[in-house]
Amino acid sequence: MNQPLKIRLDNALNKGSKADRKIANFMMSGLSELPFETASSIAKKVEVSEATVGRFCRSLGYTSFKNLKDHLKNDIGDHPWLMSDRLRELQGNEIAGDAALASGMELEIAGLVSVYELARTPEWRRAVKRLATRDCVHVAGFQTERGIAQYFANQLQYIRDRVTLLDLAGGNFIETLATDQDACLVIFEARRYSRLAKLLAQEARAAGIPVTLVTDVFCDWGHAVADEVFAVRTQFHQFWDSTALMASLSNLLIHGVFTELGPEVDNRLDKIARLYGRFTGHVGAPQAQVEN
Amino acid sequence: MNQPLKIRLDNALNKGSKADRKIANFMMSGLSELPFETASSIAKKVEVSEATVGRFCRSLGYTSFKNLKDHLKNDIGDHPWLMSDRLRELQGNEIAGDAALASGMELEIAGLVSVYELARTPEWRRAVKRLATRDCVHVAGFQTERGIAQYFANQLQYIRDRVTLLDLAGGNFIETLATDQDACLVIFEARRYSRLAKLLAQEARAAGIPVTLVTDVFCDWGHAVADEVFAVRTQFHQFWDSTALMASLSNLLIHGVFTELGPEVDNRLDKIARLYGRFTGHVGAPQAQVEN
DNA sequence: CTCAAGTTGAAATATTTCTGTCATTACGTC
DNA sequence: GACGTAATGACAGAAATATTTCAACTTGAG
Repeated sequence: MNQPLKIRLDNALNKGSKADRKIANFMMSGLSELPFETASSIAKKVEVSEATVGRFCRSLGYTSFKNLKDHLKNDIGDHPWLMSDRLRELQGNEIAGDAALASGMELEIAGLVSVYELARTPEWRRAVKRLATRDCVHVAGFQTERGIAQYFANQLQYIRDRVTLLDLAGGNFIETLATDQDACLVIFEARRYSRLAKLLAQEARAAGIPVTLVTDVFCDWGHAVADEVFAVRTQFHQFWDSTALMASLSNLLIHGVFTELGPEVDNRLDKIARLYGRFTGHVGAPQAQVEN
Repeated sequence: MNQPLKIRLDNALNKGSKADRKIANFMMSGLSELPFETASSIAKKVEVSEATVGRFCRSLGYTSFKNLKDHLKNDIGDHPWLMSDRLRELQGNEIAGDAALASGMELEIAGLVSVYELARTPEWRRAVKRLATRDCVHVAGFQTERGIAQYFANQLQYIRDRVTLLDLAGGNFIETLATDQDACLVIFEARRYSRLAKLLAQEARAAGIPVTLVTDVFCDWGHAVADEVFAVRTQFHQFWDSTALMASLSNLLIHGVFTELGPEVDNRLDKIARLYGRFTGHVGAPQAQVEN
């Protein structure tokens, strides 16, 4: 019941009727074109009726061709890997509320994959390089994203100097930005709190400070005022949008900067670890991971 | 007249009207999802009318949104929309660093699945119920987890009263805890900063305040001092541990509390939305999700 | 060959998506 | 502030896409 499209198609190829095999075959050979098709366009191409295409999709377990396309978007399908059993248990269990939970999880996983994809773009590399090399990094976040901003800033502070979390209560950030000529700015923002963030970005840009914006896909001004826009997905069937993936994105950024800085960072970590050991009673770098 | 979509969108970003920029921005931030959209689905998401989306496409030089999609098919060959393709690409690419990235992603996905599993345990339900019903909720987090704690607290404040983020700089939290008899406490913690968190948990327990602990899987004292322990995975082949999944866990908790509170919460959201609207210039609940 | 079961397409219907018109609103100019 | 232009959304109609119904067809067992 909850298999990836490909497996289902494979099944249909064997057990299905003539028309079913035609359709399955067509779909198999052009999975990546599928989003552009409609039930009727496929019907024409494989010379069956629209009705048959619809029926075929239903026989595969989807409610319609459109439904199939929707699943295609987030098909984490052929990865039995890590989760299959547990995931399937979640997915199979249609007790009230849990279905939404399970589909939300799929969406969030898809969103997480998107975040990792962002980490391979030229924009990402540019932002990482800048965060590693500029004299000074400002970080800002509003409302709930303030927490994420702090999370990011705190971690960045471990691996480099001169990271400041902007306090924007008053809205008087201009002077803060003006203090350093070789600064850059990272803003965490989600649509619902746009105004201040936009203002900040504009002023930073006016001051010649490059801006990296982490936001959701609904932000309608990002590309106009930021040097890089990293848009994460936020809708996971929860009662309001979740910006949790920004934290994952943060960690990936941090990791990137760490890699970029390379050995430079070691001294700093040691120093901090010593300072920090006094405070917590621990010794050693703060849980720096052993390379494996 | 024969430019790729991206260039045209960039153009629209500068020269276009407000609605045009909204649409352009949205398309920019998710080119690879575009084939799955329709004019009206986009219209809903960016909050313009369907007509405007149509007009926008025409202003870009296409005859319709559908026509735009058709061009997209050829335009961006390097944007596979199939999740599995994208995963494969990440995994197949063994350029230095990327292999680690891909395997890290798998681990993080597995970790995310674990988080969703936590949300189905009896402990989870118990914690959610408590967070919904107790008079007062304290939230605490240390070092980098302080940001996560703030993220959690901020969101919880939207849906219920009397949520406080403990400031633990001095370590004098005892009095704070003692002020209310019907309180509960949520601690975000990760191994490297254990001492204070443990102390806090102990004192809370001594004061009769139930403790919910969100930590990593290495925490060795949690079960002794907390009523519930939610352990998230943290090792994703990054140079140090990532507690990003705690943010996802936070959102799930929030969602749970919201569901538990049910209609009660609506008034509060409205009130806040109004307050908040004055601040940001927005109206309506803060991006409460429309059920679909 | 006959019948039953399953499969299919045509036509009708329902639904979704798109376009055109028009009144309203926003914006810049004077 | 008044004016004209441009932008926008609501609405309605048009087109497309999808679904249902039903009769015709195919297939295979007897």
